[in-house]
Amino acid sequence: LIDKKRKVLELLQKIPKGKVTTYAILGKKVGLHPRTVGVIMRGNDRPETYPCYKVVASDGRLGGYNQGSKEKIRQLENDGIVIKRGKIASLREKLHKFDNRGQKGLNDN
DNA sequence: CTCATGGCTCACG
DNA sequence: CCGTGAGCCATGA
Repeated sequence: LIDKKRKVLELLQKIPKGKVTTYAILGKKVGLHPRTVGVIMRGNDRPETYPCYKVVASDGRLGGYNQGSKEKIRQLENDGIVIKRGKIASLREKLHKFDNRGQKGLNDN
C-alpha cells in the first residue's frame, strides 16, 4: 500500500504546470480505486511537497481540499487552470496523461 | 475484527 | 443536467 501511495504522490509531482489529473486516472495508474486515492490525498501530510490540488474529479469538479476548496481553486488558477463555476474549463485538455498514448484534442463547455 | 467515513465514480431515472 | 443508490478501498476508532 505504502508504495502505491508514494507512487501516487510521485505522479502528482510529474504533473506539469497548467495540467491536472483525476482520482480515477491516478487510481488506475497505481492500481487502486479513486476513493482510495482521495483518502490518500486527505492523509497527505505534505501538501506543499505533493501538489494534491492538481487532482480533480472526473467531472471536472474540484472535489475537495484538505486546506479548503477555495485554496485549491487559487492554486489551480495560479497554474493557469481556468475554473468555471467551480469546475475545470476544458478539463479534457488540461488532463495530464502519464503515458504517451493516443492524444486527441477535444473541447467541452 | 467490525463499523463508519471520505477530496470518488458509474449506472439509473 | 441533476438526484439517488450501490460499489470499492484505505484509515481510524
